[in-house]
Amino acid sequence: MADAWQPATTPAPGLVAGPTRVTITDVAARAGVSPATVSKVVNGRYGVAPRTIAHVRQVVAELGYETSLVASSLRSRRTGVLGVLVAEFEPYSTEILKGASRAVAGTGYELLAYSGGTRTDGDEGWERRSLSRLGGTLVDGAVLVTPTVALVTGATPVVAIDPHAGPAAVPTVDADSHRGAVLATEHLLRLGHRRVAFLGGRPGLESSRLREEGFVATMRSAGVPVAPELLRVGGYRPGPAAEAARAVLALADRPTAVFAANDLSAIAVVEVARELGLAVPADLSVVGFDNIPESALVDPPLTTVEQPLQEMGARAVRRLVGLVDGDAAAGEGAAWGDHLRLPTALVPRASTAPPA
Amino acid sequence: MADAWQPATTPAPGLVAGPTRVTITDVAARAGVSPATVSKVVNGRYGVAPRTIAHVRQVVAELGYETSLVASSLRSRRTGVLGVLVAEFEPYSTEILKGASRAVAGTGYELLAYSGGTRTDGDEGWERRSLSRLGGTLVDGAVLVTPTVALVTGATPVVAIDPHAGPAAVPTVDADSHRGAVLATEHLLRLGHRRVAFLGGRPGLESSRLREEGFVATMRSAGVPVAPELLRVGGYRPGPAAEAARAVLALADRPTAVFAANDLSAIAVVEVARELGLAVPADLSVVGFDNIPESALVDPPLTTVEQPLQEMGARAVRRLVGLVDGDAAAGEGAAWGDHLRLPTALVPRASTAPPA
DNA sequence: GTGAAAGCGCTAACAT
DNA sequence: ATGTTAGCGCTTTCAC
Repeated sequence: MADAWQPATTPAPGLVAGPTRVTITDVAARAGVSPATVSKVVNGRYGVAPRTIAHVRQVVAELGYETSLVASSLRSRRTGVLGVLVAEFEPYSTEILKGASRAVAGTGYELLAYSGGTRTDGDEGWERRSLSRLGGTLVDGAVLVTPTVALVTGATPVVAIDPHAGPAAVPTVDADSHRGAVLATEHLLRLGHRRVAFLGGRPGLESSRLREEGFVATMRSAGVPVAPELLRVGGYRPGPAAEAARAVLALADRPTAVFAANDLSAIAVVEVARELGLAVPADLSVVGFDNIPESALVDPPLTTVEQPLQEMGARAVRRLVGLVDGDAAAGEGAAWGDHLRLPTALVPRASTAPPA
Repeated sequence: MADAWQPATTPAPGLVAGPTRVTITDVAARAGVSPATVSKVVNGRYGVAPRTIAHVRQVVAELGYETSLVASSLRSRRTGVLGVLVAEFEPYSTEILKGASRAVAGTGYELLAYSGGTRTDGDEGWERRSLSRLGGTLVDGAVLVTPTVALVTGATPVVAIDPHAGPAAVPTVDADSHRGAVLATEHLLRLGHRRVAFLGGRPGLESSRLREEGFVATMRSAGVPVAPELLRVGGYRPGPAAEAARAVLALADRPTAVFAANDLSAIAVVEVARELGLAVPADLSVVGFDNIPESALVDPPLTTVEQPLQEMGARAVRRLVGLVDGDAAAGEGAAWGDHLRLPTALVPRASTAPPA
C-alpha cells in the first residue's frame, strides 16, 4: 500500500507538545494551598471556603488540570467508569457497545471498552485477565461480552452477555439461541433442503451449544438425519469457519445448505462458495446468526437470525448500574444470578432458496 | 417494556464472588519472597533464580494473580495499552474502532476505547478531559476521534482522526471531504436538482467546513444559486439534524433534495420526510456522507459518500504505534505534523432520483 | 539473587 | 477551613 503521508504546516503556537502532565501538586503550588484542598475542591467535598474554591477553580482552569483517572482510582476505589470487556472490536461487540453507550448516557457514568483478546491470539482467559487488571480499581463494574470461562468476580460487579455454558454466578443477558436455530433450520427445511451442514460456534459458549442443539433437534423431528460429517466447528471466527466450509463443501455428497452459527462465519462460507464456483443461493443456501449490519451488506444479503444486540448491551449496562449503585436501588432486576433472555427472529434475505 | 429477568440457578461452587483482589503482596507472602521479586518475575526482569521464578509462577497461577493495570501504570509509565478516545460509541466511531482493533493485533498492544462525551451532553472539550485523565499514565498513546478543540498533548503521543479546523500539531488522518462533497453535489445536479439544501456537520470540525465548501462551490460553478435558508446545521447528530430538516422542509419553496453532512443526519432527514408524508426519493432526494453500515440498511438504502473508516482507524493506530515505539523506528510516517488524507467515493443507492 | 524503601498522583483520616 | 500524614498496588533503585 502506497504511503500518502505528507508534510504538514508548522504547528501553531499553543498547540505544541507541552512538557508533562499537570498534577494536583502543580495546582496546589500555584494556588498556594495544599493538594488536599485542591482535591476537595475538584471533588466538591464540603469544608472549603468559598473564596478558596473560586481561587482553586481559577487555577485549575488556567493550568488545564484534570484529575488522573489512574491515580484517583487507585486511591479512592470509585471512578464513575463502567467497563465493557471484549475479546476484540468486531461487528458483534461493537453493536453491543452502541447499545451500552446509549444506555449509559444520563447515568453519570462513563464507558471504557477494553479489548484484551488481541494480545495472544486465541487467548482463552482474556476475560479473567482483563477483569483482574481493571476490576476493583479502574472500573466500578464491568459488562463481559461472551466470556468463555467462569470467573471469580471478586468485589467488582459484573454482568455477562452471552457467556459460557453452565451455571453463571453473575446476572446474564443473552438471546434465545435455541429458538433462533429452530427458526433458521425450519426455514431451510421448508425450502426443501435435506442435506444441511451446521457450522458450530465457539465451543464452551452456551449460545454455541444451544444453536447446535436447536439445529439437530429440528432436523431430527423433521425426520431428516444429520450426518456427522456435516457438523463442523467454525468457532464464530471467519478463519476457522472458512476452513470448515472448505472441508464440508469438498464432500462428495455436498450439502445444499449451510447454517452457520454466526454471521461472520456465514459470510466466510459465502466467500468460500464463491471461490469454489458455487453460486449462492442457486447452488448453496447459507443462513447466519446475529444480524450484524454487515450481514445485509454482503452479496447476496444474508438470511439470518436476529438477536437484539444493541438492546442486549443496553440492558446489561442498566443492570450493571443497578448493581454498582447498590443492590437495594437496583433499577433493573434485583439479586445476583438473574437471567434475561431476549427473543430472536428470522430475517429472510437473499442467501437462501430452494435447492437446485 | 416488560421485565423479563428470571430467577436463576444457584451459583456453582468456585464461581461465587470472592473477597477482594489478589495483590502482589498476597503472592509475595504466599511464595515467601518480597513483592519486588514477584514483580521481577511477573515482568520478566533479569536477576532472579530459576527456582524462584518457577515457584513464584506457580503461586501466581494458583492465586490467579494479574497485575493491576492501574497500579503498574501509575508507577511505571508504560502500559502496553493504546487508547481510542471518542465522544460516544455510535456507528462512525465504532467503524474506526473495528479498523483500529484489526491494526493493533500482533503489535503487542492492547486497545482501550474511552467514551468521555456522554457525561454532560454536548460537552465541548471531552477530548481534552479524556486525554488528561488517561494520558501519561493509563495509555501509552491515543487516537482522538473527531476532536473539536486543539489540545496540549503533553508527553502522550497522539494521532487525530478527522479533527477540528486549523493547523494541527499532531499527525492527522482524514478523508477527502471536499472531493466527497463535490461528488455528492454533482450527483444531485446531474439528476436535475436545482433547489438543494445542505445540512452542515459539527461546527469547528474541518470535515464539516470542507463538505460545506465543496457543496457551495459545486453549486456555484454549476450556476445554481444556494439560498441562505437552505444552508443549515445538523451538527452530525440525529436530533439537531431532524430539527433542521423540519425547518427546511417546511419552507414554502421546499427543496427537492437534501445533502446531509453525515449518514446519521441523512437518516434523520429521511425519517422527518416520512413524518411529513414526503416519499424518498420521489418527493425528496437525500444524500448522506460516511457510508456507515446503517446507511445501507435504512429504507430506502441511502445514497452516500464513502469514507474508508476502518482503514482510517487502522492507519491511525499504525502511525501511533510508530510514535509510541519511538520516532526513530516509526513504521508509518516519520515526524509529527503529518497528514494522511484517504479518498472518498460516491455510493449511489436508492434515496436519490430526479425531481418530480 | 533478593529485599527494603521510596514514590507515582491522588484522596481519606486525622490533626490543627 | 486547611494542612499533614498515610497509603492505594506496583516498580525501581540501591543496598545487602
